[in-house]
Amino acid sequence: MRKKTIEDYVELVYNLQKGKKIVHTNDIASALSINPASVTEIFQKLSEEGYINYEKYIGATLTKKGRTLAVKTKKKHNKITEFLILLGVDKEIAETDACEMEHILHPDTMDTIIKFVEVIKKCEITPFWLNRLKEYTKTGKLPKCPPELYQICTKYSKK
Amino acid sequence: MRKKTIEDYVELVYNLQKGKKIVHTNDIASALSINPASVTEIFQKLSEEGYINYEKYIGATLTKKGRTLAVKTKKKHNKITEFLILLGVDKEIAETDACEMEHILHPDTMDTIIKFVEVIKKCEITPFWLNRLKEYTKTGKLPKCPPELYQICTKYSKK
DNA sequence: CCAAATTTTTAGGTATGCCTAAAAATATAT
DNA sequence: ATATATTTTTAGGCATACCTAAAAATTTGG
Repeated sequence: MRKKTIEDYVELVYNLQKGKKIVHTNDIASALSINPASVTEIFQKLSEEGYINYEKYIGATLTKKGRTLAVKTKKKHNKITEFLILLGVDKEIAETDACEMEHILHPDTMDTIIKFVEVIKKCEITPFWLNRLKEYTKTGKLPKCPPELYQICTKYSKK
Repeated sequence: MRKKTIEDYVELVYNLQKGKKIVHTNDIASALSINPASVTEIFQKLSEEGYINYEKYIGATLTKKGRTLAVKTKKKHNKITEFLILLGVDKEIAETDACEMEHILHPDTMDTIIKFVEVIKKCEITPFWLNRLKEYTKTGKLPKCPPELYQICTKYSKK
């Protein structure tokens, strides 16, 4: 398994903190199937670096810095998931791949993906286009583009 | 830096082996800016697991198993790069992001990306569509879709 | 062909991220 | 209220992926 990043932990603390005030060692340990003792070490590190307020035997809460990072990370995560689902990737797989991708993508790539999703959602001809992608993914065949459509597209592309 | 995988090393050996018979410890060491001693350890591991033929003080060549993995990995790499460039990501950034993505993407996601690239390249209206994406990425504005085009698309989508 | 320079390996060290076992603190139940 | 159960921490261990220094093998130049 990939080494977990600070982002991973902060995001997890954020998710677990929903509705509760404090996240306990054990919450993280069982969420990740690791030993509570390891979480103690992680908490100590996150605390040193200013992402959480941590008190021995009590638990942890995100600092402002931690919450900011968590929210940013979650946003990336959601955008990537949405992107992959739009392309036709299965929801669950999109979710796990997004979880990996969010850590590695260059900000420019991230921006491109965000724009892509927006255009997909705004552009009127996208549904047609996506249908063709699905069709091709399923059958391996791409139906011929209606000639009148092709004509219009080339006309407008030249502008 | 992310932990390097067997795929990384095998792909690198493959690239360095181009035109030479044998890859030396030092080739890898300087390519990755790590110590030659570390490469010795890596070679020992790769050899144990059957990816390279390795002889002390001589160097390494890929086995059939190693070459197969290298080619497969390179193909993934190239497809992802192509995909990102199509979306509008800068060539260099596409390259480095692809290098990370190739290790983590689920095979289904990989397939989807491959199909996507194929459709992008085959579908006659794609250039029009991509123009709009570029336009939107640059200006933040999406020009209104010509009504006649919209009509045709919705007509054909319903089929 | 052999001495010097270069390359590669060996041996041992460091940092990290996890582990287990046991000690310490906290929570619960009668 | 205190004994018992639970949770958390401490202390020490293991594996891995890198490192450095020095030994060993190979290559090169006169």
